[in-house]
Amino acid sequence: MERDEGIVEGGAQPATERGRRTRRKLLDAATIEFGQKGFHDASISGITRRAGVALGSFYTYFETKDEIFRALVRDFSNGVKNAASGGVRPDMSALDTESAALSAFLDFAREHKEIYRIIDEAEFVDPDSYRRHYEDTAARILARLQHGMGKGDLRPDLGEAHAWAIMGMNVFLGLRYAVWAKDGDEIGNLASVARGILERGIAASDRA
Amino acid sequence: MERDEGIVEGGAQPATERGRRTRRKLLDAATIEFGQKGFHDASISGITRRAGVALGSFYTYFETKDEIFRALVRDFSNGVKNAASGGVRPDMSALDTESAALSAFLDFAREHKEIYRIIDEAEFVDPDSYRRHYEDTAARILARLQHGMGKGDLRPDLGEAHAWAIMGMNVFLGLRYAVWAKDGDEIGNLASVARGILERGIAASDRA
DNA sequence: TTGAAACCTGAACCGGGTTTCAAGTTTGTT
DNA sequence: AACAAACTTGAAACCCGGTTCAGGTTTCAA
Repeated sequence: MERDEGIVEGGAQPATERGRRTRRKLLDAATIEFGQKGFHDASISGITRRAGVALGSFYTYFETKDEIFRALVRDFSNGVKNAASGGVRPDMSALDTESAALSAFLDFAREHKEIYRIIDEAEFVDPDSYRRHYEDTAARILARLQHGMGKGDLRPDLGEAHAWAIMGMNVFLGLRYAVWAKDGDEIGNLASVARGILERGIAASDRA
Repeated sequence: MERDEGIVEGGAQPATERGRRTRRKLLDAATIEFGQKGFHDASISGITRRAGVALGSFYTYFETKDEIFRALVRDFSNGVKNAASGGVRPDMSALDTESAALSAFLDFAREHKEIYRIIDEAEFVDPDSYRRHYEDTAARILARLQHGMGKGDLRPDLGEAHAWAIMGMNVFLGLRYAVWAKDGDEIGNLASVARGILERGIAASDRA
């Protein structure tokens, strides 16, 4: 994912190369452990076992179980942001932009199926991050919509609620078709499904 | 909410009136306790304290902490279903139906802000129910869409993905405007926002 | 009225996981 | 080479809440 190390980590940062490696091993192991078992069934000893380090070493890098979890939430929240923005080009039409953002997000979710469990569990373990994650995401979508309105691509009356609606659409499509993907699923047309809704809605075109 | 007592409860049902009252008190207390603290920070003693009964009485009605939680999830999942279907009339147009379902759901969420935390936490405590909740909800939406297509109200090419997209929209609008409602929020036009998206999308109408 | 079933009570048991800590090892600098 | 700081180790202290249980009380049908 190329998660950038937190700019403002709570605890002390490792001073040596060995330390950085160990910290990273713990973070990667925690991603798997939390993603697989959820926060409470995950155990520190499970994390250290996966990482191949002693139990006590954990506390060199993180003060508590909560802290490493929060670090992961920030990490992934950033990952989502970067993924979505990575897909869009400034010269695209507004509709193309939304399609591209969704596609990039779906790719990201397919690569990192743990996001949902980690972000979702943040609702309980780190409520502030949870809320901020969605508020920030909605704000970015709204900004895109405003840009599109400015260009005349979009109806001029779009607002925050539209951004939340689009976010919800994207999140649930990701849940169903990236994380819970089934064998027979048609994934290719997903982007066009979403695009169709945004472009013309779901009503019949030949209405009386 | 008028939650109907689970048809097929795991443990024994109370035999006396007093028993039914106590069971209900526990369920109500658990709703608050779980909604406020989340599954793991909630404690049985917290539940019994709120309910005003002794710790041991809990185990007359529920075998484990998990079991009462599962009972609540089923309860609320049912509540959502009933709320949404309660708002719709069979003779409405497809678009009116979706609007009505959303409005009813929003009302329900406003009355029971705990739903989100309880359903969301089911992802970890009772994954099967969590998944079934969303799959069933999506299936009901899809059924409505098919009905609407049959009547010619809707585009004939809608499928499962459209149902998930609509569900996501509804869920996130509920999160933002029912559960996280802020003071200045305009709630009145929410239904028309959603309706606008479904009716004509978000694109500008005067496109070249 | 009376006995059995249902229900209530809360102290104590118990297991499991987080966190601490004192002693040892590695790294990197002078 | 030599020392301090960084890092590692895993046993054990500690904590906490779920669950049990034996002894009482209430309900209700006969």
